[in-house]
Amino acid sequence: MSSASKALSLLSHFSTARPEIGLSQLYRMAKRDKATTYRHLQTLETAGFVEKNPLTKHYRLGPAIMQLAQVREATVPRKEGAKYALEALADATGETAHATVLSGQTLYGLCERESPRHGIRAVIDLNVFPFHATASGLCALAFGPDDLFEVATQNLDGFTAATTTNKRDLTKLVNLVRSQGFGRADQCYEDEIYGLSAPVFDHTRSFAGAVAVACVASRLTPALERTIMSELIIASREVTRNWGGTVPSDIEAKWADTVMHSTAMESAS
Amino acid sequence: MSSASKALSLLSHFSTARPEIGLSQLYRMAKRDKATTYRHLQTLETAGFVEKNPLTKHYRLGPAIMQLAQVREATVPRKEGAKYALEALADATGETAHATVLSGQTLYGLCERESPRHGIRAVIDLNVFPFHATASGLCALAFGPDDLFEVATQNLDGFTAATTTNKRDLTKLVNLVRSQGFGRADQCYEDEIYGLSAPVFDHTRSFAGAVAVACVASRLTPALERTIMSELIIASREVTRNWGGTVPSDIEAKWADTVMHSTAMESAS
DNA sequence: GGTTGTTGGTTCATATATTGAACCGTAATT
DNA sequence: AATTACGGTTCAATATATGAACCAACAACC
Repeated sequence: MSSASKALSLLSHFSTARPEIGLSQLYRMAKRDKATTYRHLQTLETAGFVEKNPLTKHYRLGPAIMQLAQVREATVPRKEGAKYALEALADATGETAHATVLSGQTLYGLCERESPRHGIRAVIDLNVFPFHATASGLCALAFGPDDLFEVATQNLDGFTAATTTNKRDLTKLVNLVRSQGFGRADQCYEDEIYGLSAPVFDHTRSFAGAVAVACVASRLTPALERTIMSELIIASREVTRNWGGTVPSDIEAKWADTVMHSTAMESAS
Repeated sequence: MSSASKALSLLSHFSTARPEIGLSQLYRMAKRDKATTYRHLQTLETAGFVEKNPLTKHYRLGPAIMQLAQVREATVPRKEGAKYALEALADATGETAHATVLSGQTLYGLCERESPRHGIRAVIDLNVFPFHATASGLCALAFGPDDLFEVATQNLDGFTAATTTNKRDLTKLVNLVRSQGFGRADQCYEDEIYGLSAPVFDHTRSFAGAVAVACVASRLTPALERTIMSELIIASREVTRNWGGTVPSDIEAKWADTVMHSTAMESAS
């Protein structure tokens, strides 16, 4: 591991839940030497990636990130392209909607939107989405590059009782996702959270990320699930279009199949 | 220079004007070895700070920046706190308004707002503001920590014929800014651009950045200058308040003085 | 169709920059 | 007054970064 990547990885310990971190807390969190951590923080500070709260001497993310974000957003306006679709998705389903982007072999959270309908909501506090335990991650495995499966199996952490932690079951699950066109994670990452996702494609015609709805499991009804699926289709189409891609026709076909099937089940019951 | 900072500094070569850069172009721009640059890019890529355009194999800023920006914005919502004030400033003056933030010993551009009133406008395409040649920079020297003056004199580049390039003149200029409460840069950084700025303070009661108006020099009249100054006062008060600070009373006094003086001059003429 | 000049990417011996245990001074807690 | 935690510093040991030279692939050109 290069020293640069060690320094950079320090940044990932900051979150909205933990916006300011002291030197000692950070080197323990990062499981690294204190002196090294200190030097890395200094490097990051001179580069403007972190700054020190002059009162507490704790560190927080710095302003250089904001400029880079401006440039990134101007270059690849993915966030902008997902924003409105997510709003519509959250409003229509009454649950929390979010989008993820695949870069290299990592699936990142891009943005989220909570629905104001219910007092109890799912809150997405994830930077990197595990492939095997989230709806979006399963979408990536199903529709993204093949080498992701290997990456995913490197680290099959069991987050809840329902998490798939062996290769064989994961293969089955991915195949199911592939056949349905939707990723599904029933309390696999967090108890009480049921995730449903659809893939998003970019201008290279390949998998670029996912849109997803994380709903409170106890609130899920077959009717809500149908609503979520059809809204996910709409959202995926829109975001895909905004990212310069088109939804492959085989995916569209699978969606149609899955939704029709689910509707038939419902009316039969 | 640490290897981490070398890697990070690669990021600063990306801009809205140059959003995608190939390996060879980049190592030449950064004046570094090709192999080193390549490895740094790989490091940045695995960290999600850059990504490769799969078509051109050129690099562009990556999605990790967007998440960090989200966290930063949630932590220190300076951009949000400046946004509306800048809009008002641009609308009231009919010129381009922008805000800068000081972090460590560097003055960064935070955001800008162009006024739609005129076809010809000043465009701020700066990431880092030189202290000696911009209105915001002079504000930082005048009201920020004393050690900035030393940093500023390390690099007294002459951008235009009017740029102050020696210590003695810069001292005089800074003193003038200090006595007036406004930074002023008459075509010091770019020809035809006249900058006027006011300091902004944060919760530690110290200088945190500046709000500024960059106007087309040929359009400047004494009346417009008066308008800009009084609008800058309003903007500085609002942004300072949003950043958790209060404008020191001595600055307020200087502003009152300067504006009154300028009004007297005008009515006398 | 071969020559030339790009490009992105790779190699390996060299040497330089990174590392971490132990250290210090300060400021709260007990 | 002793203890514990904090941010920050030191220096010998060594792991890590470096860059000249090298590919293969592509494009322009005569």
